[in-house]
Amino acid sequence: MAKRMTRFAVAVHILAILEIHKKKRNTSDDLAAGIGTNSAFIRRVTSMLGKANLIKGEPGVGGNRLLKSVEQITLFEVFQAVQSPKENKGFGEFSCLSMYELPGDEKPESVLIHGVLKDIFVSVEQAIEDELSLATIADVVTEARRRMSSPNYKSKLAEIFQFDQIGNS
Amino acid sequence: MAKRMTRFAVAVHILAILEIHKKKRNTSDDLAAGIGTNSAFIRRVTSMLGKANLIKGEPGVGGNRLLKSVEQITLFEVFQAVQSPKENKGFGEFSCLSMYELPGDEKPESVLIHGVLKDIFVSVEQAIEDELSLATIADVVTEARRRMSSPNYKSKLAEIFQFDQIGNS
DNA sequence: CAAAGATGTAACTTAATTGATTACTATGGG
DNA sequence: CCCATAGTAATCAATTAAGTTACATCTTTG
Repeated sequence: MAKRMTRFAVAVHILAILEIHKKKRNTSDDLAAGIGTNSAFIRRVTSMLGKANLIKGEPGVGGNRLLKSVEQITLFEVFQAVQSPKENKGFGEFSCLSMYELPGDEKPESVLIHGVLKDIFVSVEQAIEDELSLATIADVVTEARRRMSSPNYKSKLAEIFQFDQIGNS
Repeated sequence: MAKRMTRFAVAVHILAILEIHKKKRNTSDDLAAGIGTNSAFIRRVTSMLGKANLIKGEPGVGGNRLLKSVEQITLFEVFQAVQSPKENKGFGEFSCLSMYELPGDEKPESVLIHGVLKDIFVSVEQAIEDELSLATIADVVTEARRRMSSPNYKSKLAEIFQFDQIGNS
């Protein structure tokens, strides 16, 4: 249990499924079964995506649907949507890395190095943002479909599942 | 307590101090006092840096010294040195983001999306690696020294410490 | 040789994060 | 009305990271 920050990956998966199965209802139970988690966690993620105006859940009737076309949803938008509320440490939008906190009676050189480090962290976060802004959910779906129709799809799939392929020629 | 992953920032700070004060002994107590943590944690970090052949501690005599010139130590090397041993999830060198794990009886489409996501994570990790490979410890020290000698250094320092500057003209 | 002071390291504790679990309310269709 | 489902909150459990304590080992020094 409790692996770190799977929300982003789960969120992208959800959005891709909503596009691929846009005709279906896609309840949180459906999504949970496909991804391998529980429906309450799915609802927590869809709730965050809903607050970012990316999707809309349908209470009563059930299911979730996209509010924007997948070409317009970058992975960075998704990333931001599922961040912890106070992930802003004061020097950047979010952070995988974390700064230490100076004690308060430190030497000036400590403050200077600390400041330089904060700026480095901002640049790393910018690099992540740039990379995640390059692709959209549409790209994810397109690539998944491409792999699906690839001639060696079945053998790749078998490899992933670690089936024994000897003798299957 | 227990902020997440401050080891990298602390490691860079340590290496910068070792360069700036290369004439001093730089015991773990000295370093801990300047950074605002405890000496046991410092020793845990210096131990990791030692295993990466970046520094060498001196048992008995005390202190730590650099084994390479700071121009040759990139921030990515430092980053790798302080990673948790089994931070390799199988799809990249390290990871800030984490993949979920498929249950095993999932639909092919789940496997495909999961695979696309893994590749995206690799590209994000590559972007982080590239960004961290751009700068060395020497750059950090140089920038800190530049700020130290900057004419408005004192006012900036005061700003950081949140001193009341009104009336100080 | 013994004392002092430091590193290296291990065990344990504490704090924080995150997903899992459970439970409840509200909503809308049959 | 009844039922399935979204939305949400509270609680639990697992994991991780830093703090704390302790101790063996290694040099220098008296």
